[in-house]
Amino acid sequence: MPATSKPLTATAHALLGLLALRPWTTYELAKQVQRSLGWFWPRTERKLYDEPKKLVAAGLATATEQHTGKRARTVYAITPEGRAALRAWLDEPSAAPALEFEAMVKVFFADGGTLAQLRTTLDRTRKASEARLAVLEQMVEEDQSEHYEFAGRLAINALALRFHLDHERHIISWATWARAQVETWHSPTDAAGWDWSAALQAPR
Amino acid sequence: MPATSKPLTATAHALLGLLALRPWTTYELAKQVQRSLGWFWPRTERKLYDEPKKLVAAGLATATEQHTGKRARTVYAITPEGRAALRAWLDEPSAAPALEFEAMVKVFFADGGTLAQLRTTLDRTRKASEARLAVLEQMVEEDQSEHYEFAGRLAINALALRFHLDHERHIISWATWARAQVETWHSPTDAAGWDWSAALQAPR
DNA sequence: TCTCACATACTGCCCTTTGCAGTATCTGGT
DNA sequence: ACCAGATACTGCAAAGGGCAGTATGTGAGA
Repeated sequence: MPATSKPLTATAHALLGLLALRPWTTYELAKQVQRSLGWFWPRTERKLYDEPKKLVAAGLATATEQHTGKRARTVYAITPEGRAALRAWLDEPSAAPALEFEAMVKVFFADGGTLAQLRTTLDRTRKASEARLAVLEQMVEEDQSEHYEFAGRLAINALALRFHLDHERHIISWATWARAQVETWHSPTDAAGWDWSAALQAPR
Repeated sequence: MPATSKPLTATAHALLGLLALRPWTTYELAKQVQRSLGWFWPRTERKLYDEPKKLVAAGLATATEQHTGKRARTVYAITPEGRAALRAWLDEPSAAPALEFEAMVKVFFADGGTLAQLRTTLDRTRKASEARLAVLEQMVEEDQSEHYEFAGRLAINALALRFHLDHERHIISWATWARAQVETWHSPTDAAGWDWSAALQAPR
């Protein structure tokens, strides 16, 4: 086991976290990431096929080849060194949360286009967020139904889920509010006496 | 001007949006992105030196070399084609907002470590978010003071600013709430009878 | 006047990550 | 028997991040 080469990325540690729960095939890992981890650490499926190999190279996981007929698949499992690395990583300070919000870029540069475009952007933002909220609420129901695979994790799972539910609700309520504000505007640069200053005051 | 090569990225269009306001040197662009755009479209300074070159290659911007003594600098300005491209982009559907929240990964895998680690992660999250909120509130004050460079943009600026103020407030209030919840836990997997189910119900 | 910190103005390099296309095999339903 | 959809990957090009390195300009204080 190579003692130290380069510090692993947060992505590597995130996968280590999943492997700490149980062994997974890469395909399962990809599905699981999409379902849970993806809400706060989104990564493409492609990445999830490369990353575990690095964990194995670092001695933090093992890879076992299995077969379904003549189709091979790789099952990854965490090692004691992997658990130690995960535990150590939990002490590290985290990067600040980063939000990529393309629709907000379009709102911010709305003066490069029309009021109709701004309104459409806000409407689409609300609708898309409502769809994601529905998915999250489905997950709440699934947690409620007894047979959840990782019963001991229901509490910490609830902490995270709670954040994301409110996060989507916040986007929806902002988009709804903003849509109402721009209703009376004359153009993206002429808010027709709208009190933007007051809009920045009320904390709720 | 090459009619169409490849569709430009959201990053390219975001810079086009800034150039639509006025010409900028790359250095100014980098500072401005850090101040405003960076909150919802974070990009490293490095990228901002490469990207405008592509805009010039696509005929959407012009580059003018200037000199301060013997030190050169490049000033970028938008072209009519650039304004048209920006206008057209405002019609496109946007990618879903993506949140990268490393601290949440640590919360989610808290059962790989200790309760003390979980508490520390939550405390740090709250403190860091409070610091960012203070920066945003400073920006509100600056907007309030008359001499803002882009007076016509105050309204759309307020829409965006309002979102981010509440976004940080949401993180702070979540971290504070979660910290209080874990106070009575026995371990990351033993919530000592804590009602995680109820925690997922109350919409506020 | 000199100096030194800080601001301005970039480039190179390597790694991470994305997006998309391509190649197989296996399973279940009609 | 067929076929859609799930499983299980790899290759490649481009976007993006992090960090080090190289200059020059400016202003404040000694």
